[in-house]
Amino acid sequence: MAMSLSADDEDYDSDTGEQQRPANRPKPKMAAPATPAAATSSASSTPAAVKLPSNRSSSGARRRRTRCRKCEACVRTECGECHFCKDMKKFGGPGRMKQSCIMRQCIAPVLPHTAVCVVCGEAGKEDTLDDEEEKFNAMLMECSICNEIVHPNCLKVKDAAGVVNDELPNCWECPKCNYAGKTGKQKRGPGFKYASNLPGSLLREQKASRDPREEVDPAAVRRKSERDETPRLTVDDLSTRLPPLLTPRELPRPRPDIPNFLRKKKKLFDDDEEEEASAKKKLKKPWKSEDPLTPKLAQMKTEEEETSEQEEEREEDSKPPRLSVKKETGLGRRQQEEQEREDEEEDEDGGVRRARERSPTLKSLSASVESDASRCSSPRAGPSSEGSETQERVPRARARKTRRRPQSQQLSAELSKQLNQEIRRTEHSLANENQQPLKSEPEDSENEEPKRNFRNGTIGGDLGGDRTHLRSNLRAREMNGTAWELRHFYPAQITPLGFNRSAPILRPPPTRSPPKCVQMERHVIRPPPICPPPDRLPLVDGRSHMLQREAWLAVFSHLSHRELCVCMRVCRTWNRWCCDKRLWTKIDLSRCKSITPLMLSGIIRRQPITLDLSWTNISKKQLSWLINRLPGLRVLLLSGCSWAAVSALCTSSCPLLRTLDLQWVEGLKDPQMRDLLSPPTDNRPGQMDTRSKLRNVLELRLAGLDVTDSSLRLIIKNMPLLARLDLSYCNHINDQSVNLLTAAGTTTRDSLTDINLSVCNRVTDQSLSYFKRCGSICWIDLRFCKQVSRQACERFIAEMSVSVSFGLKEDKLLQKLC
DNA sequence: TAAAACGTAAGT
DNA sequence: ACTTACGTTTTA
Repeated sequence: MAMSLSADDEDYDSDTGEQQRPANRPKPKMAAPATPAAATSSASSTPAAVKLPSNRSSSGARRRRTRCRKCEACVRTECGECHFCKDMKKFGGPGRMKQSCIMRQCIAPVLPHTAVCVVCGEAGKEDTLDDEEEKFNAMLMECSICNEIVHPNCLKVKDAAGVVNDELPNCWECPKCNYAGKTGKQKRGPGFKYASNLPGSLLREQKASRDPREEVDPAAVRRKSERDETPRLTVDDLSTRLPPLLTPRELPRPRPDIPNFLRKKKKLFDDDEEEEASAKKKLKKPWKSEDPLTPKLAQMKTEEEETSEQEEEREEDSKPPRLSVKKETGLGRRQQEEQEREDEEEDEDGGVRRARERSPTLKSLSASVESDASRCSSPRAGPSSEGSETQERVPRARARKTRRRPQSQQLSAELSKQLNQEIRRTEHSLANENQQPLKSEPEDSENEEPKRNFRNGTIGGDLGGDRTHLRSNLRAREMNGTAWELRHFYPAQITPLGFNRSAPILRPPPTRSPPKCVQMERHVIRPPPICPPPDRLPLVDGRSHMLQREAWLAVFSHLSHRELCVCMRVCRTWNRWCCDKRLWTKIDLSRCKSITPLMLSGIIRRQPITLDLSWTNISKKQLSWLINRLPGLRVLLLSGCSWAAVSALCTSSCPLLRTLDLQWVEGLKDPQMRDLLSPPTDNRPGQMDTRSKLRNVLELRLAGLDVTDSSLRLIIKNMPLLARLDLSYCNHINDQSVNLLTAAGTTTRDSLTDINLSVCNRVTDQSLSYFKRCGSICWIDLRFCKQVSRQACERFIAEMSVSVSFGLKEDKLLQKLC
C-alpha cells in the first residue's frame, strides 16, 4: 500500500496538463533503440540495424509484441481508475505514460502480424495445419535470447532442443541458443510488460525480504503455475510425436553448459526448494507407494500430490493445533500469512485427498490412468519441473521438446500484485468517496485474527452445512432495527414464506478479512487454456480409453461438486475435464463463513453462471476481484453480505448480470442503492458508459432492506428489463411505491412479472388496483401484508378476469393462471 | 531503483 | 491518419 500511494498515486484529475513535465526533461532526442526502418521492414524480417542493449550484442532486435485480443484482460474495458487510465487523455490525464490500463494488460502478448520467419521470410503457417506437431513446426517462434523469429521447420540445427516458454505464446529459446548454452534474459521473455519498474512489482519485495521463504513460497509458486494452463502445445502432442528438429534433451551431446544453465534457472526460485524436496522425500506416501507410476510421479508431481505432500509435512509437525497458538509465537507477519494460506490449502484440498485415499475405486483408477503429469500440457512449473537435478537424473525419452516456465511465478505475481494494488487503491478511494469506512476489512488487524477453527471443504462442495460455527456476533453489527427484528422473527425454518430467500440468520462473524495482496497473488488466474482438454483419457499402456470426453462429462454431470473435486485429483486429464464450466454452472458457497483465495481462484477457473455467496464474509476486494473475472456471470447472490462487500458492485463492471440478490445486505439503504444503480457520474472527456452497470438485471431481490421510493425510482430508471422484484420485508414500501412501479411511462410497468411485497406492512388494498396497470404481471405476493385484505384480492381477480385469469395460490398470493 | 516519460511499432 | 501502448531511456 505504501508504495501504491506514493508518487504514482498523484491525482491526475487535478492536473492541468503539462505542468508535470520536469523542466529539465529533454523533449524528443530519439532515445528509443528501434528505428522506423526496423519497424517497417517486415519482409526483411531481421531488423538487425537496430541498436541493442550492450548485453545482447549477439542478438537481433526484438519484435514488439502486441495484444492477443482474446484474453480476459484484452476483452475488458478500461477501468478508468488505475494509474495508467488516469494518465490517459480520455480520462483527463496528460497522456504521457502511454501505458495500457492495468486491468487490460494482455496476459499473452503475441507476435505482431507483420512478424515473419527470419529464414524463409514467411509468416506463421500453423493455421493451415491440423496436426499439433506440424502446427508447432510451422508457427513462428521467437527466441527469447537472440530474438530471432523462425519457423522451427526452417531451422537447420538438428542437434539441439528448443526450449518452449509457456509464459508467452510463440516464445522459446531456440535450438541454436539453447545449444550454445546461452542463458538468455534472466528476467522475462520478450513482450512481458509487467516489469519491475511498474508499481507493485514483486521483485521489489523479493529484494526487500530477507527470509528466502518469504520471497516466493515455492509451494504457492508451483500450484499457481500448475493452475494456469496456457500452453500453445500440449505435451501430449509433443510426447507422442517427434518433431523433426528437436531432439531429446537427454541425448548425449556436448552440453557443458547445462548444469550451469539449469543452476541459473533454478536460482530464480527459492533456495529452500531443495530443502523442501528433501523433506518430502522423508515422508511416506502410502497410496503412492502402491502406485505403479510412482517413479514417474516422483519426477513430475501433480498438483494434487504436492498439495498432499505439503500437507503431510504440515500434519507431521503441526497438525492438531490449528488454532491461533502458532500464530502467537514469534512468527513474522508474512510467515503468518504463509501459514494461514497453507492451512487454507489444506482445508481445501485435504478433504479431497483423504477422500481419495479412502476410495479404493478412485485409487485404482488413478493408478490405471497414465499419469498425465508426465505429459501434461501445463508443465509442472517450479523447480521440480524446471529441469533441474531431477530432469537430468531421470531421462525423459518422451519429451522431445523441453518446456520451461521461466519465472512464471514472478511474472504472475507481478501481474496479480498489480491488479491487487489497483483493487486496493480503488477501494481506498471509494472508501473515502462514500464516507463508508470499510471497517470490515481492517488492513492491519486481519493477520492477527485468530485462526479459523473449522475446515472449509472444497469449492462448491457441501460447505454450507456447518452452522455450529455461526456464532452470534452482534458486536460489529449495527443492525438496523427492522432487519434485526426480522432476522430473529423469521429465521429460515419458521419463515412463513417459501421464497427464494436465504434464511435470515445471523451474519457470520466478520472473521477473515479479504486476502491480502500477497495472498491473492499466489493464485493468479489465467484465461482458459488455449488448447482444449484432450478428448480421450490416455492409459498407462499408451492407448486411450475408449470413452470420449463428452461421454465422461455426461457421467461427471451426475456427480456432486464434492465428488467432482475428488475426480479432479485422479489425473491431469480428469482434472481438466472436471473443471468444465458446464459442470459448474452454479457454485454455491452460501454460508461459507470465510472465502479464501483458493476458493476465489477455483471459482474463476470454473467460470460459473450462478454464484451464491450469500451470508458469507466475502470482502469488497474479493468480490470486486471475482466480478471482474467472471465475464459470464449472470446470477449473483449476495444476501446477508455486508454493504462494504456489496459495494464492490459499484466499481466493477457486470453488465451481463441478470439476477442480483441483495436481500438482507446490511447497511444497504437508499444512499447505497444510489451508488449501486447510478450510472457513472464522472463526465470527464472520453467514453464513459452512462448506463447503469446493472442495466440488464431481470431479477432483483431486496428483501429486508430499508429502501424507500427514492431507490425504487432509480431502479425504475436504471433497470428497464426488471421482471422480478422482491421487496418483501421492506417496511418503507407502501402504496405509493407500487404506484411508482406501475406508473405510466415506467418500464417496470410492462416488464414486471413477479413482485413480492410480502410482509410489507404499509402496503394496502390500494396497491392491488395499481397492479391492474401491469401488462405482464403474473405473480403478486402480498402474504402477511396486514393491510391487504383477502376481499381486495378476490376483487382484483374478478376485475382482471376479463383479460387475464388470476387465482389465489395462497392467502393474498395472486398467481396468473395459464 | 522505481516511476515517469517517450519514441515509435503495431493496429485500425 | 490516427490511436494505442511496448519497450526502452531518463529522471527523481
